[in-house]
Amino acid sequence: MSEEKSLNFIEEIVENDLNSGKYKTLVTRFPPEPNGYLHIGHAKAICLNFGLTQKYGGYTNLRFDDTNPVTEKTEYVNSQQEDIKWLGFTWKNELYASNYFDELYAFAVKLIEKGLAYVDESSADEIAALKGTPTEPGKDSPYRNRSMEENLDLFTRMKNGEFGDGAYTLRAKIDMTSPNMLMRDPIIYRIKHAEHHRTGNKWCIYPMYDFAHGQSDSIENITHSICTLEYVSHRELYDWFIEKLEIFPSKQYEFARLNLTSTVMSKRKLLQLVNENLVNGWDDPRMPTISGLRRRGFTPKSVREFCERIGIAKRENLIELSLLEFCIREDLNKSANRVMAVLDPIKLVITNYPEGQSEDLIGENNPEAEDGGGTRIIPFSNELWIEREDFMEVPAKKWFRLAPGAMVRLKFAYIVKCEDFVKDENGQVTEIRCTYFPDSKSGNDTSGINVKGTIHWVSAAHAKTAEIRLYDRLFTSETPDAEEGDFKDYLNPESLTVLPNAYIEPALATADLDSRYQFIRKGYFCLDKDSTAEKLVFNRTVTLKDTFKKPN
RNA sequence: UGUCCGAUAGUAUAAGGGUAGUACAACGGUUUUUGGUACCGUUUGUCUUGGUUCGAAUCCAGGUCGGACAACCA
Repeated sequence: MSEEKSLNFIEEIVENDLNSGKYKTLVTRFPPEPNGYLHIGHAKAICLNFGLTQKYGGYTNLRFDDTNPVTEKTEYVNSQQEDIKWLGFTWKNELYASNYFDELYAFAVKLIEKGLAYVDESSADEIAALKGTPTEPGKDSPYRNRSMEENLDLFTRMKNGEFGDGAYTLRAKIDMTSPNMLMRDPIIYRIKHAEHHRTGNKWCIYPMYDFAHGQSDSIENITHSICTLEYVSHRELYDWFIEKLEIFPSKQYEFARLNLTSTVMSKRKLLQLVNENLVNGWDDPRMPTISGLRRRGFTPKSVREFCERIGIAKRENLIELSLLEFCIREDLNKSANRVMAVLDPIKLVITNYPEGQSEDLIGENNPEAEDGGGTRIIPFSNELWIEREDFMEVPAKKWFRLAPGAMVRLKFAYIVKCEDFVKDENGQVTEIRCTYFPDSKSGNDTSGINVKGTIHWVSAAHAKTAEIRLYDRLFTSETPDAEEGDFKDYLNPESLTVLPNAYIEPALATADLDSRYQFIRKGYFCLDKDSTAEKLVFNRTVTLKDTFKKPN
């Protein structure tokens, strides 16, 4: 009966390392550069790193990879922390690569002393020219064989700010003919007279990624340093530095990053969407950012579930958006209270219900909850708003909704029969006239009438109005990255539809930012932060699954 | 014309020499006061050619296809 869940390849490595006694404690890290907002791809890495130590014990550090002062900001540090916390994870230590600048500097000196690094004064172009190409070996720099003393002196002066940006670099002395471009004497320190968001102006030289990441891992005794596939070729360098520096041997493992259909994930492109006002900021509900998903109404649980379901492997992948939608529906179906809202209203008048009279009906909040999720009061009267699309003047085959002579149940209320309808001079239906069956009241229906359709409604006299924002996929192409031309040419012009005057049931007036609702038959919605006391704004998180085949 | 990584239904992901399984999607049905949910069912797969073996998705070799690598970015 062992329903053993299969392990992904990283879990296998971890289990082996733990079982063999190679490590006593598992230590991982999540290492974002604070130069942008976190997105769903980062969520995959977060769930992996934190999930591993939750499962196997040990702990996970949050380490900001802040070695490039010109792109990094405290604003991003803060948002990234907020997003990780929102996802439900707690880091052991909050750390910064910039904490290690002194140690990193000492590592560089050690390398120079071992004859394994040298100061180069070639320009960027000159370095590039000698670098070779993936298919041709590179050539040694004319400055490659300086004496150790000279290297030490120059590096000290680099640190002391004697030179301008780009005048000198410190390079590891490896092999200019290596088939791995990264081993061709990579630059490990560069001069940047720039203020750092944490170290201020203390430094004017900053280590490169390859001379900071592995060393930081090592300083923190990270056992499994997990990153994405584009770092595979960095692993050789990662190991080389650890070996030459004789420091704790962290090991790097790579998995395939997440790609999602109908969106883009690269920071550069997301930044472009924000900067060019093609979306309304990093937390625009159409963005794949964690803050965007949060504002859209996704729950942390649903995002974690998604990350669990997509799996971890080494092959390039493109996950269908429908899986993400499934995960949020699955969660909200169980947790979101059902309410009624009419998005595209048309008036329905009940001719045999006394004008001016109203009654309070009882609505079950959530049929998926054990106790029905409690109940609420829903006012009913002779004039209601219903959804325009729930009426067809000439009904299609298998039409369960309203049409001349047809009967439907009004959810939580009575069965009504369409007796007549009114059109304006343009032929637009403006009003539907019905009679109701007083003995068909929900809960004590003695009418014996059976109807196929149930529709939602709001009492016109009691309704509140709200703005409702409907979101659709951001791009019309499933693979905007792969299309010809600019990815922005494939933006979906209908990714946002604003309905300024929808009608909502009065109980919704007390909605707060943490509540999630199912608008019956219309989807899952949450209150947007743009809401004010006078104007409520709701975001559609996702539609309900719709298996109804639209008649044409 | 290099080095490295990869290839299992439409999309992902298992099976680690012994029945190709699961999820999402799609399609059909039952239930239903949400055309929702739940439940049941159907369709669809091992890149290719050889080799090893009683037996290969799995091991080996060649090929094909896809991806990564020439930032003083991470």
